[in-house]
Amino acid sequence: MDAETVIRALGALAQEHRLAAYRLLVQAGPEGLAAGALAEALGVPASSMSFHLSQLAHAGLVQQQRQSRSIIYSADFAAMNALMAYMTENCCGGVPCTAETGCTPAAASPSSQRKDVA
Amino acid sequence: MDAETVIRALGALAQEHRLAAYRLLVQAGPEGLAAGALAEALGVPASSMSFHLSQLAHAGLVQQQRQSRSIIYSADFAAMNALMAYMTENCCGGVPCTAETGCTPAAASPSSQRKDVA
DNA sequence: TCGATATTTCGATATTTATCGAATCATCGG
DNA sequence: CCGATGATTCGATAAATATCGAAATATCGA
Repeated sequence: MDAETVIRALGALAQEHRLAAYRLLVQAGPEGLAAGALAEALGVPASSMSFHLSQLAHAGLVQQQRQSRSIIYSADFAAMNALMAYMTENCCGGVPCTAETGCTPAAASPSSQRKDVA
Repeated sequence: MDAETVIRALGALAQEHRLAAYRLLVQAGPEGLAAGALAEALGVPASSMSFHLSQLAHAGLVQQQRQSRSIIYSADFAAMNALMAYMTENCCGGVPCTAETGCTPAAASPSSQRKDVA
């Protein structure tokens, strides 16, 4: 995952309506939700919601799939995992990373810590 | 952690120079790095770097502490942990959350899953 | 095919954000 | 106290983003 992709993903989530939409999709799970359902749930005009959903999709955070007249959006969990791994990558430069620093609890996902060691 | 805080944090990280600076701080660990060192490392004017660092600080992602003439910045790992927990909170609405959905690996931190259900 | 429904695209506008030099503030060494 | 160093604040300007109605694009049911 390169920096540009990460920035696009973070930027996509850094907006009231998009963050709320994404969280609804996370909670909805694989089933997903229709664009209209999201718009209504958030009290946002359809055209605005569409704009936001396209941002999330372009960032790879959600997937879309047409189902009759509706377009169902669902969260892409792999993208979020990759995002989190990127943020904490090589935490503390490979040093012990004691509980005191706070970077062990949940941040340092197993997939981090491993790259190089310094 | 409320939505507004999360948005501020995500927005703070969704920028080339700030993301780079934050990652340098994550890798630097508790020792941290001086504002000037970051500016030089990223090839950004001091005033611009200062602007970006204040954004990160205001978002609670980094801490600052004066050391003689320099101001040392360091990453606040707890904030990142909280951020990640928020994103995957109540993943899949409490349903099994099978490996197939991809939300188990590292995303669903132990602290999620718990709030309400559905 | 026609009308209704679901969503997206377009265009115009308002807001927010990023950039950087110059000026200011704080600290140190002598 | 003074000059030098490290950092931030202040302007002004440029660029990116959010908003929303109207129009366009699919899909369905009859």
